[in-house]
Amino acid sequence: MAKNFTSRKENYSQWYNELVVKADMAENSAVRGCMVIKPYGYAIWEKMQATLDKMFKDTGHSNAYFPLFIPKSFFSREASHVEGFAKECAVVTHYRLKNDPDGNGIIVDEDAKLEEELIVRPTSETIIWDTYKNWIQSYRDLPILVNQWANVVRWEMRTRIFLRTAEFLWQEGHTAHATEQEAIDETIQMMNVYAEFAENFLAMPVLKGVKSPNERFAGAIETYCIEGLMQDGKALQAGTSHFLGQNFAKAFDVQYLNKENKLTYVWSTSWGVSTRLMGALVMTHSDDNGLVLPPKLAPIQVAIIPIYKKEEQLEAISEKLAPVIAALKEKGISVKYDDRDTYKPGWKFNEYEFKGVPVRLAMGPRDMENGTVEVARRDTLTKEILPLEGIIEHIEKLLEDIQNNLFQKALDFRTENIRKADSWDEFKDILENKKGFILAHWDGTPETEQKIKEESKATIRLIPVDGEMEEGKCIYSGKPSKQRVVFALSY
RNA sequence: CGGGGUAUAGCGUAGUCCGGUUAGCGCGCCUGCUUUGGGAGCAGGAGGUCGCAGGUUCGAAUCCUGCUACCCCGACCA
Repeated sequence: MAKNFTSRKENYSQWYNELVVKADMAENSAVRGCMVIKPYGYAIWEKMQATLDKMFKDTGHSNAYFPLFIPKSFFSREASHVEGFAKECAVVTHYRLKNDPDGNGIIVDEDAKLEEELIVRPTSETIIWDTYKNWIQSYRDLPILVNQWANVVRWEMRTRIFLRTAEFLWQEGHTAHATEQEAIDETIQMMNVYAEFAENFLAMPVLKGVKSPNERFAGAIETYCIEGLMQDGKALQAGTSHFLGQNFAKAFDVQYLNKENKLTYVWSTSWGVSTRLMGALVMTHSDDNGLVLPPKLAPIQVAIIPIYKKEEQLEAISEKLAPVIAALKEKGISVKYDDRDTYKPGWKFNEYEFKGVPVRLAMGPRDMENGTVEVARRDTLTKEILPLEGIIEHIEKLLEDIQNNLFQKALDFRTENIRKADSWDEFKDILENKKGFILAHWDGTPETEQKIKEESKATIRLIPVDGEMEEGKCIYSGKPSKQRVVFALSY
């Protein structure tokens, strides 16, 4: 059991905050609302990036980079877009500092006021569409399938490390298409890419669907999303993919000549996931002993700890393990052989356990005598002594098992926490006592959605896309409804 | 932006009400010896402009005034 570590039951959000810091993933910085992602946490993010990047490339996308700064005037071009982001924009107004003539250190030079103020990007649609305008003249220029890895800034009132920070890292895909259907297909394809990534790599089961108008991205016609369920029963939006229609094409006058020589507005999409996925990862699998990482995203998949008293013993163990380490690396498994003599074995056990390393091997004098090794798995916290012979195959299989087990556990948890509610009382009772996802009928109006949010704090997380149709009555207004939607308390 | 709170060593804190030795303790850090199969033990040691700026006083971490930063609760949000 970890020392000085809050349990989930005691205080879930404190557990989360402590875990992120103590597992060496990230910490709060000197800048309000901004985090420092530490090497261990960043290594996890790099694995996510590498995997997603490959998935994007495999679906025909290329990376590019657009400016951090966006001229203020660009923002006002798309009305609902500016409305959605205006309240949380950082603005650059000056470009020079000077020494204070009164000797109070350095101050902003008022003479260096920018002609036009610059917005630090909260998202890049506007600068990108202003640029695409010059790239697109003919149907031969389409589609444009571009992604960028970048940082963005949203000046949030209240921040939480990884889940909501003033600055965060993400990728944003921005595509342009000749036809509406092609853009819709792209939007859905990317939602599916995100879902596949979430389930196969994060080992986090997700629901897929579309957002209600209230929750839709500012400037989108339709927002598709994936939603995960955290261990405290709250939902987390883990990725969004937007069908933007011709909104930005019209706002930035992006037209192309089609085969019939007619000027036509292009159709567009945008889609993104962020460092918020790091928070999703923590809250899906981790336990009261610390972080639990799915093998596919673990920077260290196998930690190996020698147990010895004398230098000769260490040498003998190292020699015995050298071929094992080489063979594991040969298989593409990331291994850390921790032969530091500045920490004791017990300390190392706790260290790797807290940092979520999926598999731990230990070899000491007894194993040397018996030709065995101790194998411990993080997900179940179980240990077994196994013969060294055949250990590579065993570990390979074990990593797969752990990956699958984590997904299955998370899936079982979610299955247990999806409930139907057929009345307002039942709905409120579930929210108060159990939380989780609630399937309920809704009359389809923003007014009702707003009322439900005000009275219960729950929001519509998504409207299932291929969900079964079922006639029913809205739990709040009693008006007719054709389909259940998914409600939850959310991050 | 409203309401509440906090600021003392890298981290966590005692002391503040009621001013008075060298600001104490735990973790961590450094040195040495003994240890090493689940966060070792003992001994010694380093580390503080008590958030900042004024004021009261013989004397301020402690009292007064102003400022700043951060945390929690709300409204806003990936």
